[in-house]
Amino acid sequence: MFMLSVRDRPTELMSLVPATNYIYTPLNQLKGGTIVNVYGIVKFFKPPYLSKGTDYCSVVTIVDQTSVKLTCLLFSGNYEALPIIYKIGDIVRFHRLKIQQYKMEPQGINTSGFASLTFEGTLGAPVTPRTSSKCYSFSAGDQKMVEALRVWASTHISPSLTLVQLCNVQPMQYFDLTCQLLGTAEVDEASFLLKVWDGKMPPFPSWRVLTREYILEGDLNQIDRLQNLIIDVVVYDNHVKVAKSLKVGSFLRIYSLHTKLQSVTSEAQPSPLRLEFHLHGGTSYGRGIRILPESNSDVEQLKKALESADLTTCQHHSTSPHPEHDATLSSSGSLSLHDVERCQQRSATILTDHQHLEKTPLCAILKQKAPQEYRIRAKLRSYKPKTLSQSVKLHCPNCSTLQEVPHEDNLSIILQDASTKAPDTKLHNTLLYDSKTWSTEDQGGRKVAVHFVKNNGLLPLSNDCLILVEGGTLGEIFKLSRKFHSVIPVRSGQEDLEILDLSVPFLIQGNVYYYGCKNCSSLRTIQNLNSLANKASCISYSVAEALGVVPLRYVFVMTFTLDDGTGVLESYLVDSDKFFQIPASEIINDDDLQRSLSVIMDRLCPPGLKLGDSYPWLECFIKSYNITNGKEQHVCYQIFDTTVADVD
DNA sequence: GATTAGGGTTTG
Repeated sequence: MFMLSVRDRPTELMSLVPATNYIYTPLNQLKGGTIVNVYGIVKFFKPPYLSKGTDYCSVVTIVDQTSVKLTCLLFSGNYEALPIIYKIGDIVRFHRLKIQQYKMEPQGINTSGFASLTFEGTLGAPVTPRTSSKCYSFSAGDQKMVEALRVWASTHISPSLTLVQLCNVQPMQYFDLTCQLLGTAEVDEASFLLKVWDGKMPPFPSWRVLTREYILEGDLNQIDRLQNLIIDVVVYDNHVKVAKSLKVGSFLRIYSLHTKLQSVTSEAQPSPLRLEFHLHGGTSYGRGIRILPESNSDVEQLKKALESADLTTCQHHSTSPHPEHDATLSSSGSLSLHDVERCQQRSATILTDHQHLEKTPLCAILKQKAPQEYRIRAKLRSYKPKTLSQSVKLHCPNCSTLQEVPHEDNLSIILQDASTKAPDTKLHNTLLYDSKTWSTEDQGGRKVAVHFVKNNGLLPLSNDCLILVEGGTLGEIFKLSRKFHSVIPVRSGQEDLEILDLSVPFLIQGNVYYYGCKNCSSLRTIQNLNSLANKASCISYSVAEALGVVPLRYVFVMTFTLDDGTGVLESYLVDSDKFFQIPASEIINDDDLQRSLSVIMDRLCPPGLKLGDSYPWLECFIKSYNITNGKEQHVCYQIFDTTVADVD
């Protein structure tokens, strides 16, 4: 008996293979000591690398519809014989995989006769196997298996966030980069330089790596012409050997590439800040490099991006958009004089994007119409408000209103009012929660009910548990919030428990009191928490969503008076956590964070000094916008994509 | 024929 006819198979690559009825074992039914065939979605993988033994090694973790994971160790003296996995989400078929026990868990390892097929995991993509096997079976059943796994993955596995294009990279990030190799150079024994691009302009110019003898392999004219689009990646240790073997022009995926802002070694700092790209030694988190074939769908996309970027660069080459970055490829390998001259007093804030944008003097900004975006460099002459309690507000992302954070005294009063009505016992002990009631002795028999929300029918441990509190005072709720993961103040309604007036928090987690917008929320009762996937360790916005609450965001709202010597401009700062790197939601109840903020503000705007040299420069990104007040229109400014710099 | 690695970021 033979397989389906050639006409029925997805590619002409198939050879005729005697049909074997392969049985695939679901991952929840694996037993140690057996040899099985399995299908699975790749959840994690290390691209093949040379082990310390004699073979290449690839570690692959898969999952199937049973939600059970299996980590497989695959060895081969032949690189090509290992599964050709390009990204998380790919689907693999393993034949003759041995299951053994390791640390009390099943583990897969290849045995003689092991063979693998790999498929794209994207719904609707052609079901074309990747394999180095000369002949292999592929039936209609396999087609169905792959399609079923794709459907399941689309609703059960969140898409991988590791594939990032250079226009979206941020400092301090690990990501997978799909790129073309344009140049290589030896740095030293333990490190090697790869010059790569993906056609997108990074938000920060790349660092330029100095090599001992600057012998660059590659097309120097092309590298010079595309320099603003090219990044320098340094690979270390075990990756050096692989990197040396790469051919300029090839398409690569570099896994778990690490970015960090260029370290500052002296007081003086060249401007602008540059981004470093490191592929550290080792294989943790799948660090490695894999060559992608031209046929790969991601490479096809990459090529389009490269072509259009190259075309644009050719057209604009005579007027380079970033003249200040141009001198860094000097043959001496040192920073250009131009850069050295631009060494400036260290900025107290830095941009988190738009590093390529030219700076604009404030006097020019003040003359221009809104809306526009600018990069500026100025000193902070003054700011308001001066007290913290005045600078933290609640902002509705839906209707954009700003409101004050309610005062504790007001919360106490509302909670006290709510506690006058006794908990309704007919609402106690449901499928969602177990209830317990306490009576106070000396407070007129006030009753407090606590409803412990179950997760999958079970009560979580207290530090993971969500509780509903009825009739409690602010003090009691505060105490409970120390012990339990989350607290929702409730009262008894007609048919179900309800959350209180939105003047009180709808959720308390540790230090943070979450409020909802009165304008935008349309409240639902407590049984709607049943829709929460994980009722233990729940997150604020999923609770908000289940209860029909539009959550308010804690923001710092401040006005900065900025001065760069050419003009003075008032700019708002509306920021939840990015600017100060302090969450506005937590600072109100945290003395340490409050002290940190004072330190930062004293650094940005030293008290008791006249505006002069001792004030630090602030690099900021600001945008202008129009505000209409009756018939009057005026321009406002707001700070964006800016953060306080680390102090060394 | 056994070994390799056994996922969970370098510190350049």
